[in-house]
Amino acid sequence: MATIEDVAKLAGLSRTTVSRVINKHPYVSSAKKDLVLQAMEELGYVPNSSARSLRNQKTGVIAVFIPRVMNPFFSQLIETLEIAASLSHYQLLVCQTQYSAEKELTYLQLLKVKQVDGVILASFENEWSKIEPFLEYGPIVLCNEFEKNARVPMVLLDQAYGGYIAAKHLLENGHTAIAYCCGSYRSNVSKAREAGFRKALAEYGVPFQEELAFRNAFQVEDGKRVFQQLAAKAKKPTAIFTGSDEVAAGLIAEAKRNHWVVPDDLAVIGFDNQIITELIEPRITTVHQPVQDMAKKAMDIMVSQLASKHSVKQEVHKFQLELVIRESTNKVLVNL
Amino acid sequence: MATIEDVAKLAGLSRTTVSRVINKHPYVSSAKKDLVLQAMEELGYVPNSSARSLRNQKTGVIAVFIPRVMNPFFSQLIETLEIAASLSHYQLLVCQTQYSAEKELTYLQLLKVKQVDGVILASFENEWSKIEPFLEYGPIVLCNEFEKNARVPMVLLDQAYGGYIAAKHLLENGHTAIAYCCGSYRSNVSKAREAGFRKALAEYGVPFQEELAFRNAFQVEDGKRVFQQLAAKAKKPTAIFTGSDEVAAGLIAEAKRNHWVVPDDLAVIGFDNQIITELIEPRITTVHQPVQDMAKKAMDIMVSQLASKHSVKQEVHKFQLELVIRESTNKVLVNL
DNA sequence: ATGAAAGCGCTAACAA
DNA sequence: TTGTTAGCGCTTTCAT
Repeated sequence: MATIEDVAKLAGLSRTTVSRVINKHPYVSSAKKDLVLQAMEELGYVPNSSARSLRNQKTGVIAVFIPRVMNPFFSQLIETLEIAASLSHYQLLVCQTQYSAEKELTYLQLLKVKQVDGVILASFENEWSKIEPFLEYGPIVLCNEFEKNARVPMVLLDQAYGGYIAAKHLLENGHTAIAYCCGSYRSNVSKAREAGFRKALAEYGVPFQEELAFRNAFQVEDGKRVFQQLAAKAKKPTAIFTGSDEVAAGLIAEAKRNHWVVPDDLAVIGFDNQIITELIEPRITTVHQPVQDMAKKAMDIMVSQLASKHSVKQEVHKFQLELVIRESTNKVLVNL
Repeated sequence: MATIEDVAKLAGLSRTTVSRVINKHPYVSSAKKDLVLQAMEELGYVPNSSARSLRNQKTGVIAVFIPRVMNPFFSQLIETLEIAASLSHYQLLVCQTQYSAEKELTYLQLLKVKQVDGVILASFENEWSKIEPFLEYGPIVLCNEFEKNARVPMVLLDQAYGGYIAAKHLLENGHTAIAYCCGSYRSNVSKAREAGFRKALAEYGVPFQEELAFRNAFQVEDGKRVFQQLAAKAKKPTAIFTGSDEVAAGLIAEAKRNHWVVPDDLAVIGFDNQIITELIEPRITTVHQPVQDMAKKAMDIMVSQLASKHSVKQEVHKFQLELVIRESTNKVLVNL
């Protein structure tokens, strides 16, 4: 593998000049520049990445933490983040924490050992106080997460509003026995969403029924499980708010298998407006999240933090959600 | 940020000794070792990743090339690869080529500049002759791809068999006008699958009808489009083989919107046994692919190539596919 | 406009 | 068992 030294020799110039050409510095006569370019070409030279990283104290790599890739919400996030990173000439390192606080801490070492320049946290399991110290080693941006105490930029979706409009929609349709279902128990995303949900209920004088609350539902399978639990209740709800389209889809599938009619026997509302909401029957009412906008913004912020070593401060960017009404909550058939 | 030098000073020892402790070399008295450990602890020292990479000529990072993350097949691949990489203490860099040969070549530079130790190609767009030269810079493993001329390990699914059993299933159900639908036109995956498909047809004396062949169908939207094209034909098929569950799902959705009954008016078979196949109605007959096994094997091979600088040679690992029969091809209702 | 030389942080050959 | 020292390949002062 050719080094900068080899190029310099071949061109009959110094390493410095070659380096100047590589980095497009001024003050290189075009004659010498051509000489260098030619030598580089001839040797098939490319600058060694580790050497540059060591010298420049930066790697050009950004890590993103997610629980797992196989969750349409996070896949979409990753996809958009990778494209955005690439446009700014960064590489994206994907770290799956698998909802494990320990794994998260291990991955955070990447920042400390300077294997990555910054970290985008699209979920976190540890107390913020455990994460905070890593800020010393590089920027951290929260994406789809909120933490009151964190003096870092955070981009997020207005989950409280999402919970609110979803609940309100069910309430407007006359439901008073509404089940609630969410994913990660103690994430701030869940908490905000639940707060919005409760707020709408309160406005309609409908109580939140803890016995109709299901936690830790993430996937299709969980949706099926939730249906079984719900069907076993003495006092059954007439509607259910789920925190995810996958859960809603699983729930509806199971409901149909048990000869329940959605939405007549049970109205179901999802979250995230994934493609699946338009494929199953009835199509799922859901809340659209501008995931791509959020991802782009997060990468934007990360890249500019990396460019200008500005002071770290709290900074909140909120994106708005939108209700998408379909047949899983609506008896009127909109089909075709 | 503390360096090895700082640790050495604090411990009153040499950098070498500290390095030995870091790398768990023998010949360090436990007294000195404790001294070093204590100094490291006190300074919160961690070895700098770029420096090690430069010195050791390896980064601990493996790149994986896929067209895009938001495709359940590739999400699953990425998820499994990342877990496997992590277990072997490697990081995974995700590169989305977006079906662009040019992007692919750009990303391949990662190997040349030594930003990654190896590349797992889970799809490729360029002629192999364009990729081959990069082998000089690090190992390449094909995953879910086949290339006759490539002197590299490849792990793959028996696509020919997959096409064969799918077609055979339709033929056994009495279909003779069978449409064919695939994704990437010229990938070897597609070619093998089509070959298997054609073989089954030939065995039943049924001709392959080029006017019922649809290429470049990847997503739900494409499935919808294919339905429209198909419905416009004068001679309509009674069954269709699609190269993906998403396409099948889109096709079925569109068929239903147009009041076609699946499978009576049109039998549909998917590919990959994604979760969606069990959620829509009718549930989709499909071909199960052991993606996780394949991904693990690919990472296994990559890691061992990286460990032992063995000679690069061709090496094929094939995984078997399996037909999963559901209602989209079968009039008998298996439901419940 | 160009070059000499120091040094980013680490490891390993060699010496002791 | 421990230390000295020479780089890994690059960028950047500082001189010229």
